[in-house]
Amino acid sequence: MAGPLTNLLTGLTGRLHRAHPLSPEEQEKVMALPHVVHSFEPGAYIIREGERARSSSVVLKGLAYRHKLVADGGRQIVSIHMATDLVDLQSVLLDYSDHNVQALTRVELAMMDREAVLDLAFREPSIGRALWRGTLIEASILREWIVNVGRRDARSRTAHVLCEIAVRQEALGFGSRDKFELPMTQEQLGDVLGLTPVHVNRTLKSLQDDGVINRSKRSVTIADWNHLSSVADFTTGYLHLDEMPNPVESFG
Amino acid sequence: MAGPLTNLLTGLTGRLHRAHPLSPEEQEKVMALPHVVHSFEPGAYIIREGERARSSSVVLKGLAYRHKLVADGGRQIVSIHMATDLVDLQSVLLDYSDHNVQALTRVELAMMDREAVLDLAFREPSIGRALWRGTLIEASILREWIVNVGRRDARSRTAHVLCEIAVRQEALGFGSRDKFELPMTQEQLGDVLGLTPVHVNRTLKSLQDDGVINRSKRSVTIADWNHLSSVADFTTGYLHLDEMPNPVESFG
DNA sequence: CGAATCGTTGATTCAACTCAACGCGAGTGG
DNA sequence: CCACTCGCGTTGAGTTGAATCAACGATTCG
Repeated sequence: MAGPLTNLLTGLTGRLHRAHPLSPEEQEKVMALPHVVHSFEPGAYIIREGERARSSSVVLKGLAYRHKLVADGGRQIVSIHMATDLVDLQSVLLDYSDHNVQALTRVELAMMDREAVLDLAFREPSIGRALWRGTLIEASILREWIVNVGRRDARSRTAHVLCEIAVRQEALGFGSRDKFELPMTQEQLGDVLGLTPVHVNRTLKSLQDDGVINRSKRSVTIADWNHLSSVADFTTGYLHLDEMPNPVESFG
Repeated sequence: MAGPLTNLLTGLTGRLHRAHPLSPEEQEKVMALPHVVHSFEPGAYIIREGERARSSSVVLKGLAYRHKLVADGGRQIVSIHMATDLVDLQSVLLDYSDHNVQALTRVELAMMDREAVLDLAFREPSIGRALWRGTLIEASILREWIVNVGRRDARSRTAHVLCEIAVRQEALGFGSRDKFELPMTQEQLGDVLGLTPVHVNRTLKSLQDDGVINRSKRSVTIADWNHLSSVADFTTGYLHLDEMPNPVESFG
């Protein structure tokens, strides 16, 4: 039961392998990273702003998000993380967290010692490249989010976030972009979008009334992808998926 | 005239040294990176979205900025770069640029071969750490910008950008945070802030009328730092300057 | 069943946008 | 040397997209 394909870090390994090809030996070394699995209930804080972080975590199951608070009590979510994402790789080289990380759903993390990750990154350049590349892609997504909240109106902005989540889930091999679970309240979506929950509601309703999406409970189906992505002004370039062509290929 | 302290990459070397201490030998290796100096007139494009980039550049003089365009013709500036900043380190590991980089003032860049940078990063782990750390700090700044455009009103948002620029210039050893040059038009500032130029004008004027800042031409003096930073909801944590204590220390 | 949380809708307000005009300084050319 | 232009900054008046305030449904859960 302890073969490589059942290792808890298989997801991370595959993710890194797609970022930069790893030899079987390198893959073994990633999977051999010492880690502890920890589970968080929805809403639980994984890291708080200002805290010292001593570990780096991969999402195994569930969703987590990062956010910052502003003076007037407002909150802005700055990223959403799904399985195989590294939620606090930055703590490998930055001592104090500049933001909060919180569980969106019940989430399971494999928490790895930051020194071990850092050592491996520089002992095995392919692994280092893969990790670094991941942080660069994350920065690219952050740039797109700035554009999204800075220069798109509520309709386009909301559509854009739906497109991104759909494509990222698909790229990770979790089904198709046409249907996905979005286990966020409209208030949380508002904190992603820089909008009030009331306006999120109206915007989603308007997209639904126009036949672009359908919602039931917390699941979204995209009725007309072309329409949605054109409303969203969405293209996949910033996700840098192009060199990650086989989302579900085996790699052992 | 070719001693280490007159090398064009001295600025970069010092910057990396402050990010992660480098031995004199390591510093020599950074300065020995092959590079060509290129100068760009204000408004000239350094990289365009979708382009393949084959080099990584350090700013030697002047200012550059990164931006993306949206469907309706709008533009969002996602970062501003000053001397010693790496403007396209991402191209070391990502093939296609996901954004544009443009000269704000006349700017001089030292353009280094991306393979040489990558090799050095993994041959000398201290240099690799310093570079990687830089990309992580950049990501932290991007997160703060998302918060800024997403959840702060025009007054606070504008004040925040002024604070950031003031502190970054000071941290790089270019004078004090109380007075600095801001060679941007109000239209460009609007593209940083996600506001129209007209509203930028009114917002700056209101800060000036309240005695918080003074402007003349393109230079800004901060009359009341405490007031400005409190309006801005600004703290320096996200810049991760704490481990960069001596902005002008010698390091050769 | 009651309580709590989340989603929905309407009425009103307000921050920022749009449209439009004018001022001002720097450069240019007759 | 002045007149003209051009880009940028400034200001006013009116509009609008999103926020606010408030109420009411729907769903889940103990």
